[in-house]
Amino acid sequence: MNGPDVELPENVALAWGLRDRPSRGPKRSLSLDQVVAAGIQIAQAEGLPAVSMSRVASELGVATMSLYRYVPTKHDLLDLMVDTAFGPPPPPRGVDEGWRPALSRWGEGNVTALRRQPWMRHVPISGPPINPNQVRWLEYGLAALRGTGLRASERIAAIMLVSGYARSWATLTADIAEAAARTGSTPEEVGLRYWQHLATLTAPGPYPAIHELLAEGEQYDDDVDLEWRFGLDRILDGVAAMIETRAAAPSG
Amino acid sequence: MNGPDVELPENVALAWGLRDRPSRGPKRSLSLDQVVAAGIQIAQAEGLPAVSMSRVASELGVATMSLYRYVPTKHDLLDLMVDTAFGPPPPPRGVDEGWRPALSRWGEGNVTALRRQPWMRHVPISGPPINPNQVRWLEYGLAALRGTGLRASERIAAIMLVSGYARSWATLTADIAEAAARTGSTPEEVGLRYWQHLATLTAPGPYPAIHELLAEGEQYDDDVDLEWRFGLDRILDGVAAMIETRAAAPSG
DNA sequence: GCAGATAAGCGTATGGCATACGCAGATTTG
DNA sequence: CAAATCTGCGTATGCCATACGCTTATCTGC
Repeated sequence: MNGPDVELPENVALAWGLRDRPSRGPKRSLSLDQVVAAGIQIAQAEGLPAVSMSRVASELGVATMSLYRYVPTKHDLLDLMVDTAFGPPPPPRGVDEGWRPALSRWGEGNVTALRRQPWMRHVPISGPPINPNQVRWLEYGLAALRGTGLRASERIAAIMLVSGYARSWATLTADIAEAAARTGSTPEEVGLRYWQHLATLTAPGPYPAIHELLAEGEQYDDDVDLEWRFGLDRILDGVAAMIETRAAAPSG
Repeated sequence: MNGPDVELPENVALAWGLRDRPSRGPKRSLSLDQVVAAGIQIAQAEGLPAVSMSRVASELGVATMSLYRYVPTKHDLLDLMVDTAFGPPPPPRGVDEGWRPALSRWGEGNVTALRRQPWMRHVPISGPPINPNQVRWLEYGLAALRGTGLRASERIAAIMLVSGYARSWATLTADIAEAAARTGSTPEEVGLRYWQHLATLTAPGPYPAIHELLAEGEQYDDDVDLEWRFGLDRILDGVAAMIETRAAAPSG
């Protein structure tokens, strides 16, 4: 059930279920999964700020300090929540599938996950992927790029590109959606108001590129998913160009 | 000195200096800029968590609650800090300069700014760019793409692509640098340790793409700036391809 | 030059928060 | 059955943002 006791950081071992249940002492009344699930449920229902240790504890019917028998710090709990809520990645590259649809699906999966659980965007990234689902996502992302001739660091940079863009995009749209919900209006109205504010503020100054943008006015009724696809396709185009270069002159 | 009283949100008007100094009442003993500067100084010296209202106040020799005469909430202060600390964008596209070097410089500017003030990455993004320097950055980013044939939403998506990637990258490298500083080791050692942990954790499971990556082993002594450039060049390649498409078949 | 209006600084208080510490009781091992 | 060990958790500490209202300084209109 669990691997050898490696010199892993406590929180990582915890996330991977590598901490042996002690034999002495009373049985635990909860499991780590329950704690994490309670945290996720609160975050999803009431937003990340509602997730306090005492709130999670009361949700589970235990005292606040009991949680610290399961989790070293609150931040570790948040990391676990994100890892669990992200869930498993979308299906990996099929045997006869090209790298591009696979990486595209991977990117879409990123936004989908972030959109489904928008509170996740407020949990600060704590470092490179190390928790179980994060590593699974990493695996599938890299798998999409196997055999493309890209070097190791290039494959990593490529998936960072996609996931970073997905995160930016999901964050922006979620911020707008929340602003809309808060003011009882629609995302379109929030977007419109933003452009109006921008117009007002830049009117007296030298902002030719912004004014040109506003003059086109086409962005008011844009399909946001189209805009996201545009950026994703540009990334994939760039990666494709690199792969072709590598194919033409393979690195030794 | 200030424009007409538009129906702007309080914090935006504040950031743009559009709040008329009241004529009645005692003179203020501070300026908003001083408050923001004090916040930045603390964040830079001791990290973002050290920035509390009372800490900023004591730095300025005033009482905590005095700050609220200058700033509606702490979050508004953080936004102002970020806008100020980002500073002005790098030089805009020159008259005879192509879009690509200009956008490249703009992207580099993003990472440079974030690297110079690493605490900024921990301030949650509160929405689309609306504060003065943010808007200036927006202007220069868009200016780099003027006359390329890209549509308004495409120009926006392109600069989101670059800035999002810059932020991801700066965040990752800063996280690693801070972990190194905390443990008294070098970023290279932190990176190595990460790969070792990943190897340990994925050893028992089916992670072929990760194992392949680890087998190449080339990432241990990589120049991180090269990796950043790789991703940026891929984005620019993708944008270039799009621009060529548009040039071949102009949109009506 | 004075009265009323207004704003500044800020003392105090409220209600939150993460978490350190140690104890009482449960459970298991020898 | 005794020693060891772990659980749940009560209590306490020291933070935090910020609401409220008072005092005092300053300006405007008369």
